[in-house]
Amino acid sequence: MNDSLILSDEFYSFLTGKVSTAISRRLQRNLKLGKLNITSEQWTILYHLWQEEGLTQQELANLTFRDKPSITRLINNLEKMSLVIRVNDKQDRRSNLIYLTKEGRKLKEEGMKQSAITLNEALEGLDLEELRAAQHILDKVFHNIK
Amino acid sequence: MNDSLILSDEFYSFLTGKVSTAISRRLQRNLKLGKLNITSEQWTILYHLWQEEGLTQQELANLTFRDKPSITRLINNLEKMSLVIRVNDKQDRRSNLIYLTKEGRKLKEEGMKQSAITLNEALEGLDLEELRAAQHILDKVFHNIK
DNA sequence: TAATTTAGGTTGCTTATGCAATTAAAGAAG
DNA sequence: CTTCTTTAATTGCATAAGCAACCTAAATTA
Repeated sequence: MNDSLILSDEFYSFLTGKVSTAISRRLQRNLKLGKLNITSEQWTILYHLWQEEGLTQQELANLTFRDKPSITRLINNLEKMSLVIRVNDKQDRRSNLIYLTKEGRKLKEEGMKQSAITLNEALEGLDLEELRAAQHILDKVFHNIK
Repeated sequence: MNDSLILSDEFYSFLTGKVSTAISRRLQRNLKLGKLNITSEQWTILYHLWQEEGLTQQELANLTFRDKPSITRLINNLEKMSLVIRVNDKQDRRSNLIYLTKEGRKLKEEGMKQSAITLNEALEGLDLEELRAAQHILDKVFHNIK
């Protein structure tokens, strides 16, 4: 309690979204500059599929820290855009396994490039030591309230 | 570039929203526990008005790092809930000055209490030194890309 | 094996966000 | 003054999120 009072207002507003909003907007902008017609939220889904296909919607929900309805709708849109397909799991018919289409796979290179650019822009001028410290703290905060 | 590659995936997903999403959800939950029927986004507007009334929508946009249409709609909803009122500025008739209603002022105590609880939950177990470091880094990141 | 509980997804409803285009007022330039 | 530009706010359109309720399939257990 006492500690928190000593912190500036800024800290709370950073924690509650200024930084992440700024990053999302920048990523969105960079995706557009790279001619990628996807939202930053769609990017987070594609990112995980670029690492590993055949994830269930529940797995994507856990990985992206979203709820199930959000994933349903993101997948709906990505499916409409012909970037992913749902394949019903024969082993567990409740699950959908999500796969990339050829279209979806083609976006990987540019998508990863633009996110790397975004991260570089965000972290410019910060040294590794600091970043590790920040990550450690965000990690603790996340575990406190997730 | 090299620095960022050394960081774990987690860092990027923290930066892009896991932490702030978790905090918003927790704040939302705590507001509900405190019988406050407002969203966490509405809270951020009220928070600034609790500090100072008569802000313009543009000022609220800057303070909360949102665009003007977002503010227009947040104020619409808060006005419908009879928590704030728009007063047309006589000096500059383009602007609306936003004031709290009695209702809106009454929420201050519980609203501030629940946000303090949320912050304490989030920052539990972290020492002041660490928090200052984290704030410093988030500040730099924000200025890099805002 | 029937009954109950749990888990994966979807749908409905409400709120919020981003971007582009628009209106109206204020300020600046001629 | 009158035109041009900037600024504050609004509207339209599309996407996304949270929560609760629901459906169906799987797992548990009685």
